[in-house]
Amino acid sequence: MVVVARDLLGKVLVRASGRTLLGGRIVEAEAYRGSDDPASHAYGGMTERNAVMFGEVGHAYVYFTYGMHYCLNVSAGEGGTPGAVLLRAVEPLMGISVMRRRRHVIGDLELTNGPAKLTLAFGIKRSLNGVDMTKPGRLCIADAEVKGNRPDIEATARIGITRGLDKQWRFFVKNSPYVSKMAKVRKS
DNA sequence: GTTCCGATTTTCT
DNA sequence: GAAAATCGGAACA
Repeated sequence: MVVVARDLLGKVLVRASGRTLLGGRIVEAEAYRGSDDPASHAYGGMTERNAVMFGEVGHAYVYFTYGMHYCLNVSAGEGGTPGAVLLRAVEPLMGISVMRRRRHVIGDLELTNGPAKLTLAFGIKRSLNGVDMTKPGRLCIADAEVKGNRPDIEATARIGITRGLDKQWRFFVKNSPYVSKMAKVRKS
């Protein structure tokens, strides 16, 4: 499942809302597991919220946190074990003007360089929780035509959590300007 | 330039 | 009742 997080980098997140099509290349993601990962929502058993992590692979797990933010995951459990991959940042490809309007920022670099930013830019809300992202629909993951160049991928500890810091399950494209910048500052 | 702190609500103990 | 997979603005150097 940690491997899945790595594989998701470079793929394209596609969001179809009404007649608007939004898309972005995934440049940053984190892996979360189950009972062996204290930082995971699935740690300690299934609840109403994290049920998607225990279900089928490739479904969207959207949750609300910090009173004002959504985060988007892709369920990626294997062999009946719970798991998910948190999408932390994407590189905007389609519908950039729509994202800019939603985010109220000028620079394209800041449209989607964070888990909550990307959900806002893509108009993701809890009604999308549980949708199958392997099939075309309101929300899905498209295979990217990685033009031969294997992106330079780096792994570090995950961000914004208080437990499981020893696991280096955060992956991002090293040379992309679209990854979240608070990464190094976020420590202690 | 970096570091700190508040907002706000869903979910779990 | 407390904590949380965050962000952005304010404060300080």
